Amino acid sequence: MHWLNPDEERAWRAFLRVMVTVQAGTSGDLAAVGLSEPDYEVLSTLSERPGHTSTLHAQADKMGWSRSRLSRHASRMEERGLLRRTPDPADGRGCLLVLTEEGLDALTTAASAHVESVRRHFIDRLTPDDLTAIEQIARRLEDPQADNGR
Amino acid sequence: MHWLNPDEERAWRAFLRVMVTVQAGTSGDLAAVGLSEPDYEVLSTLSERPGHTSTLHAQADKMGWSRSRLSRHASRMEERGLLRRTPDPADGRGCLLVLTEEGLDALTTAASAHVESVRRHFIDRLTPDDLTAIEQIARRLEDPQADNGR
DNA sequence: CGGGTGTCGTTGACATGTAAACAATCTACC
DNA sequence: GGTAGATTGTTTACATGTCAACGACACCCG
Repeated sequence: MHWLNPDEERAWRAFLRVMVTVQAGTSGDLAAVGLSEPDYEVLSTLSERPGHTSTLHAQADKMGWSRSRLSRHASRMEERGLLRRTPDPADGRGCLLVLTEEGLDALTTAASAHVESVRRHFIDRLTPDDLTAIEQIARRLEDPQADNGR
Repeated sequence: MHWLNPDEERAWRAFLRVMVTVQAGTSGDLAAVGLSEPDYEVLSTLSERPGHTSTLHAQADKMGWSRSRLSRHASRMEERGLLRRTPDPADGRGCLLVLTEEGLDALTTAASAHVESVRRHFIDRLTPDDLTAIEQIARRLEDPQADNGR
């Protein structure tokens, strides 16, 4: 068995802590404007669609969520008036998720607070070199080939 | 309002994706040996205590969990035989969490699989420079002072 | 056309987290 | 010593996610 050496151990632990810290920061700031991170994710990806509309299935796909999860979350957001369900004219099984006025307003408000939050907790604390390093690290960690040789 | 420029945007999105990807990788591998990440966290931090024992409150503190969460999780782990509750001789309100033989075995088995998993999903994909960069980035992101001047 | 097969969104059963309230107990201070 | 206030672990109520099963519909192919 090949354990982690001290450098590796520190880097791994640092990585774990950072995930928790940054997540807590941005999600706390979003909560202050009345949205959860999943809420924000739904609103912002939906707002990027033509007509602020998408099939539940397509939307779930784009966000990497299960249809089940999005269906439940959409119901909660519908109750809050952030979006609406409409029957899909192109597919009798499907439904369309449509952003409401209220949902768009909520997003607009939240967006600027969120960008500020991301700056405060993340961007502004890092140098341009750090940002470049993060992209490189991400490329390596996401490479689907990289875990072949074992 | 000061939006993110393209470099910043890419770095932020990369960071978000990486959190999901690595988390999914290691937690999937842990599941294959019958533990969740929270399970592993409890087992490993508890095993570091003298006598493999700690009060619920101290343990929760050390892990950054609420007592409520740990109480619930400990109950589930107790049902599975991974740990045991004992009245705390030093505090009539409290209880001690004690790792069982079975819990220690589970940890021992899981630990080597987990290290291998961390290597495969994280360490082995990165250069020593990347690891150093991660530590530096973590220091900056965790600095409690850094969000003062705004 | 007309079935077999697959996909869509929803739902039931459950797992796991949070926040707040609670009883039991400790602690500090007079 | 005795009491006011904290702290401990649990619990209740709820929020949110998973997985599997489901009915309704679409689609392909003979």
